[in-house]
Amino acid sequence: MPWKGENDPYKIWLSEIILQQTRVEQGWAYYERFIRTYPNIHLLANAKENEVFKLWEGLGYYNRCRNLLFTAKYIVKALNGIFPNNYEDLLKLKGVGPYTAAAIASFAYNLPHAVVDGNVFRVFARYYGIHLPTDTKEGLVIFNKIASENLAFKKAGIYNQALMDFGATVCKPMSPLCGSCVMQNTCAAFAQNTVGQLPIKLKVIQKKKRYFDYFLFKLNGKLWIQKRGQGDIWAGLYQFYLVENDKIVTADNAYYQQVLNNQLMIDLKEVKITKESKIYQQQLTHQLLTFRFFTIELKKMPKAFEKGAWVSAKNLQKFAFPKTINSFLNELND
DNA sequence: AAAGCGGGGAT
DNA sequence: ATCCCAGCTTT
Repeated sequence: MPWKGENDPYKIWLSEIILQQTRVEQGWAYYERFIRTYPNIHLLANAKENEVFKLWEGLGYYNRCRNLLFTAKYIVKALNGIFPNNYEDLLKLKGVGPYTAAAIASFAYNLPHAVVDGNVFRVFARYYGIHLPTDTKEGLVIFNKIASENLAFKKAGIYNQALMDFGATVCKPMSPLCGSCVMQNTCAAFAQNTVGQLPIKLKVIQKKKRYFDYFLFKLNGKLWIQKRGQGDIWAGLYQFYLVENDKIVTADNAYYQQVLNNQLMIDLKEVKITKESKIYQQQLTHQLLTFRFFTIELKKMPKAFEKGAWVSAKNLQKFAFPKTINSFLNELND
């Protein structure tokens, strides 16, 4: 892996935050851009939030980005720029949980803390034939215990990395390479032919369907955008005026009347509705989103748009948007 | 303890 | 389609 031998806690922290629930192949280019843009924690701490989000754009789980910036500021201001150097203090950082604290502690300081991530659950579940679910408290306690017992105390950093490498390249979720695995002789799951069933997860996520109609309000060549708040998907990203419905609504005059006139006090005679886009869909882990985009050309400033910002088409690219909004914008420009 | 949070790649 | 990814925070 590219970061082997790295012991700068800032770089390790940054890479671990980026790689939470994210494949190395997907996250690595982001890591390199972050390091190039913010080579040290002071530069990151002093960065503008919108710039950091723009750099994170497309990577998902945007609260990681928010916490990243918060923690950088915290370390610079409250800790004089000195990175915490032990597990307990690392764990106190926003966005740093048990896995990331163990990773930083062992990679940067070679402290004896075992990482427990998706790879580790899988390797140990199979090797020891553990059928306890990994996503229950009981299972978590057992897997943490096993991980600690197996840890090479004096070589924690390299051991942790080797274990995860093994999980990522040999003991893979699908089509593991049991045939060439050096652990085959002593692997419980291999002996019992249960490799394909392990590890066991209980949670079944059911997808919620949501319908987003975005209205692009245009005035004097500028578009109205708004920052999404906390408590929903895409917190901290920008969007256009959003109307969410629980089903597809026919885009007729009555709908425009309701949205533009009833909600926003805009006279329908004062606007030109130029486009209703095709339907876009986006699959999240827990939601299925359906989008439509409408472009509304205004003649005067509606009162409802005092909050938010009017930006030129050119300046749109300075703001971070959800993937589908960017897809729509890119197709507009084609 | 359970739910919520993105986007991409492999199967 | 389904699974899962070098998980964490909030409720």
